[in-house]
Amino acid sequence: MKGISIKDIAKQAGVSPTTVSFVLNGKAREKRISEQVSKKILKLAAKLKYKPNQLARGLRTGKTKTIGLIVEDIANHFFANVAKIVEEEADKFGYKVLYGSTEDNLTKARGLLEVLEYRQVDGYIITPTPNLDKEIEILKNSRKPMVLMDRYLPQIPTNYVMVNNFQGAYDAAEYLLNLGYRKIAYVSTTSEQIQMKERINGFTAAMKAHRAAFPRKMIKKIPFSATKEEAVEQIMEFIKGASGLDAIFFATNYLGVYGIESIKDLGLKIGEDLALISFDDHDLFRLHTPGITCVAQPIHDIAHNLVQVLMNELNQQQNQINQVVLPATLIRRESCRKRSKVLAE
Amino acid sequence: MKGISIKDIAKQAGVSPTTVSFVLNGKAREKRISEQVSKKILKLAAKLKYKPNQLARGLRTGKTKTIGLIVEDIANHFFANVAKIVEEEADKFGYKVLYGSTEDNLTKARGLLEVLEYRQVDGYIITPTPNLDKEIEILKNSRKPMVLMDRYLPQIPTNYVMVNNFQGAYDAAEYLLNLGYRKIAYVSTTSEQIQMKERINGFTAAMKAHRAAFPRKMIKKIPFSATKEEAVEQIMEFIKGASGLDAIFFATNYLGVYGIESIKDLGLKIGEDLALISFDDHDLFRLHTPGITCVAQPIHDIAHNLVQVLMNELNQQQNQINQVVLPATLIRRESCRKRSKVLAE
DNA sequence: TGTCATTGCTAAATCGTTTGAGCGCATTCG
DNA sequence: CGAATGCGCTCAAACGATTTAGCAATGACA
Repeated sequence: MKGISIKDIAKQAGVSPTTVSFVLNGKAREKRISEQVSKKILKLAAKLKYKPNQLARGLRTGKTKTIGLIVEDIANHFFANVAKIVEEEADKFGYKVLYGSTEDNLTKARGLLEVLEYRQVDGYIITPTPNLDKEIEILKNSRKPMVLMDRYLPQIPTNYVMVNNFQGAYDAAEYLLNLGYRKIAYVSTTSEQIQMKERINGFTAAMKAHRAAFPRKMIKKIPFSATKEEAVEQIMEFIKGASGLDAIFFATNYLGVYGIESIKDLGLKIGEDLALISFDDHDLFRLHTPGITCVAQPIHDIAHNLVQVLMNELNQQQNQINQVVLPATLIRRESCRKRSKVLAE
Repeated sequence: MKGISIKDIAKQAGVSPTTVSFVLNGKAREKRISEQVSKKILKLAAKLKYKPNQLARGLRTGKTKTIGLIVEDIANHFFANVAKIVEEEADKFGYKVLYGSTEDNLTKARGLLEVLEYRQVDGYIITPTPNLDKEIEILKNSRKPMVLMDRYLPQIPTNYVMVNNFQGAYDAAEYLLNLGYRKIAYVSTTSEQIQMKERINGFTAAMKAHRAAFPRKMIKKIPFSATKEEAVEQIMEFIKGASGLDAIFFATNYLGVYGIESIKDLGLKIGEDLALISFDDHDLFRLHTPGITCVAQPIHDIAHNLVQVLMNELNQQQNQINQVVLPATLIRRESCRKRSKVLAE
């Protein structure tokens, strides 16, 4: 019924458990175990389908070969895709993934960290919530392998892997300007998190570089807590109030989705009456008619790098900090067009 | 640096580790530990922030408080959402979740099962791939707590939690007929899996019950391996070839998505020229204009029941089999309308 | 012949927890 | 008074692996 252990192999092979352990861990040479004995053990192990008990091994070695993945919401397109690749990549190194969603809620994040510690995960991939600084600091000081994703904490130097938010937003703004749009609005959340700051900074920088007007009133912030209906309502009001608006940038994909709805509800045509561009790709953007132009995150690269950085930390005790910033890609679809009229003016 | 153990508490409290263990496991009464000692230990544990080492505990008890979740694709909307709720529900019982995606690939599924066994998970939630029968049988015979999702293996009586595919498809067909549609097509995959069979059976049953014509040529199967472009192309050809078609049912959400594209590419208007209804909800269906009518799975209920059934198995050795079939819900949107013209004929 | 190195393996401790058996003492019963 | 019972706790084994220290046998060498 229960699994076979190293002892069973030892008994059948007529050697000690120690010898079996050495052979099975590839230390036969090093530990001077004879070829004959080695082969016999290997054969037996294969025959009996021996699987080392990870608990026992972990207890002794202090390693569980498990990493904790803390995301904002595993049901979200971006995080779900990252989770998938992270699992695949971790698997290549023999690691398994325990996951959890914070909902961007500090208390939930703390709970997850506690449980993961409790479970002795070897390393962490964390999407920090606001005010998680203290916990991250503790983790860092206890030298736990860790890498942040999607955002980082400016006060604490840590490993992280992120998209280049500044560049992504910069490119979007520049793209709109090159197409001839002039009255451009920026819709964001009230969140003060670093990735949001960098997006607006990038956007502003592009506007400035092109000497385009970008007054405060062209920036609209929607509270994170707003329901879909409230958000759509607020965006509609904003658009109505902004006379002459010809393009609008949404700082996250869910805002972009609300934006689509708002513009439709106003009876305006996306791409004709009003250009739309959003940060983050989304199924909907791809399949919508017209397609929605967006700034896409390199999901595969992000996940790949997350695991890579974590494995570096796990395998050597290098104290070097890895901060990977990956380029965002502008995906051109039909929601932004060349404004020949304006250019001709 | 390393965590504090039961021994540390014992030492500080001046008692044996055994006593500490009893108290911390709530067996103080049962094991006749005095109030004083109990309190002292509890206080110390709290003060030292003692966290039992799950590895050691697991090694001793044979329980890891971990469940394995095998889905088809964690990045898929349906599975990602199930994964989220499963995590939340499992957490309530003190369980953590290890996940993996099969891509509906037998070899990958086998690999996942092996790794999860290796990791001594206490129970399994499995989305079986085709031909996984043998492995499921083995798991069942070894009395591992297990529950299948999304589909089941008709040859092997096991626990499962599923949506009522028959009823969902039946309702969809009936709805279309009631709206006045008559020439209705069914687009599915070539997959022979049970959930697909039940959908077409339900659909066919409704057509028969209403004495509606439903010839073979109104059924189109798209190979699972087809790329998006190939699938769209095939669907377009099919629609062009089916003269007088007035409604079309897609048996999965990704087919529905392809369907939207196909219909658009043909220059037809969804809901006006051709009604569309799909199995499974999708962000896109909700946000599309017109909204796409669909048969939605009760994701929350499914996940909740999965965990519930698994916990039953884990906590008692009842041999009773739990097979939960949950109702699908028809979500009416604008892609199907009342066909007054036809009704007036 | 005695010393020393090498070879090929093993004994036993260890990781942190749980748990069945049991110990010493005080009280109660016959 | 001796035996039985209850109380409050402890001993030590066990889970299954890893790892340090070391042992017996053999051969080389002076």
